[in-house]
Amino acid sequence: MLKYQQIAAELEKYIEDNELQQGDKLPVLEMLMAQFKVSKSTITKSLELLERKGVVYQVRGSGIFVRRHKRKGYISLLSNQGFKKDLENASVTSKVLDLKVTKPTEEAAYSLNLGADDDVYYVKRIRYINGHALCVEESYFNKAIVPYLNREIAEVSIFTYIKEGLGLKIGFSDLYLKVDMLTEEEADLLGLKPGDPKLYGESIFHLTNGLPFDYSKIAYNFEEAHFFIQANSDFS
Amino acid sequence: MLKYQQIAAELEKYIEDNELQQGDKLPVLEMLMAQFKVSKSTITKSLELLERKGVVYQVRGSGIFVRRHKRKGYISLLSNQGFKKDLENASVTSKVLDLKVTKPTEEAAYSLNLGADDDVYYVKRIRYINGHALCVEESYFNKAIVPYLNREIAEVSIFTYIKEGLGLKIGFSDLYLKVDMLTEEEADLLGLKPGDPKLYGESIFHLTNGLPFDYSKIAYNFEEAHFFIQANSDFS
DNA sequence: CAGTGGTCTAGACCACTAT
DNA sequence: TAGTGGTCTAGACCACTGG
Repeated sequence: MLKYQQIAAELEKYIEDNELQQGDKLPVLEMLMAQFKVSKSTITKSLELLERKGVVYQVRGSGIFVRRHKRKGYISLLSNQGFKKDLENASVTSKVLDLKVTKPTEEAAYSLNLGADDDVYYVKRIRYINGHALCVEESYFNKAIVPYLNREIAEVSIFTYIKEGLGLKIGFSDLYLKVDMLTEEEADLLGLKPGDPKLYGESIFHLTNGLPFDYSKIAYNFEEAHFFIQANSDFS
Repeated sequence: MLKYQQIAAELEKYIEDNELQQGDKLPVLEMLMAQFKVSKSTITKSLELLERKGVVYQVRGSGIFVRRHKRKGYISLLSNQGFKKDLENASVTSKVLDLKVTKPTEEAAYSLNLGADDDVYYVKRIRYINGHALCVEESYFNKAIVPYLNREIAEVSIFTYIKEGLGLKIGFSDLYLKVDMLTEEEADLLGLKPGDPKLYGESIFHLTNGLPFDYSKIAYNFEEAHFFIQANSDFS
């Protein structure tokens, strides 16, 4: 693990363990440099990471402060690795409805830069959070990148398998969101009524080298799906 | 303007002007250093900015590549400054339904760290995009920070006024999202039916010094509200 | 193994905040 | 005006990609 990641992790743990609140001040840069025995740039880089993560904010001439949002139980739309991490005390489970090797739909081929004859893994799941149906998800994985999948993996975490089992590195994702009404099938699977509202998302995940490997369509249960985003304005 | 921001802006413009596509390669770091006559760290910082913005991705050992998402007309949930910037060819207008100085509601006071007796500006608007009703927005501004507002400002852009008129610096925001059904009043204002789906968001905007100054509740027209998020996994 | 991006350092200087 | 974070440099060294 890199120094700046290590330091960021330790600072985050320190904030967590001491239950620091919004606006609480952290030690000044010089102190942190001395404490961790690294140069200023390294500390700066750690703090940038924490800033982007929404953990701290820095005020020039004043100090480094803890940032805390005020609500619990919301799923972060930025974490990019499924939503397991955000809901510490929540158990996420999955029921696999379908899993097969097939040819991509037109939209899947387009999103994954594939031809109509390339193979993909198609996975359809219901995902539960603390026993409540959270969403219905249909995923297409480029088989050239993800050569093997099974129900056991899909029941736990496909992304963990991709990272740890296959040793692939996930780089970035595009997520498209809109609101719509549940189809009959989705309503049935989620235990809701057709015509009820849903959050509908399509996402494309890429490896660090830019190759898209996963195209997914997700319909969220409107009663369970609460999201949050922490944004910074340094590039707006 | 800082060097690294300037360089980032120029690179982005270059990509735009030359209509570079997903995966197109940019000059290597050494070239960029020479071209802009700055040190490696400065170029690196520019590219980090563009990476977070979703404009490029960098692959160690390989190069710097253009990142392009595949859909147009989606509103970025990260831009943090209203949605004007994302929709280049779209005109955003507002109809002010109410604007007054008043006392905060309980939730507004909580979100803005105010007491029940502090003054806030309350603004209620319908926002249109190319003539279509996009959302109904209710905002509360801490009057101690935003001492003056009028209908003329609210019809154009409150955020532009806050930044340019008042010289305040917007730092970061928390955005909470869920899906729900339109109330009768909202449906009426948006030209939809009660019970139709809506994306419902609450946001809290902070200055760079951490003070919250705006708490807003927004109900989006489900037919018009299409969003996207570009995420990176360097902190997941 | 050559090419390319990433990390880290040490230090100069700048810009903002608070008193 | 002292304290604090931000920018920028020059350069050493590391880690990954791809022929």
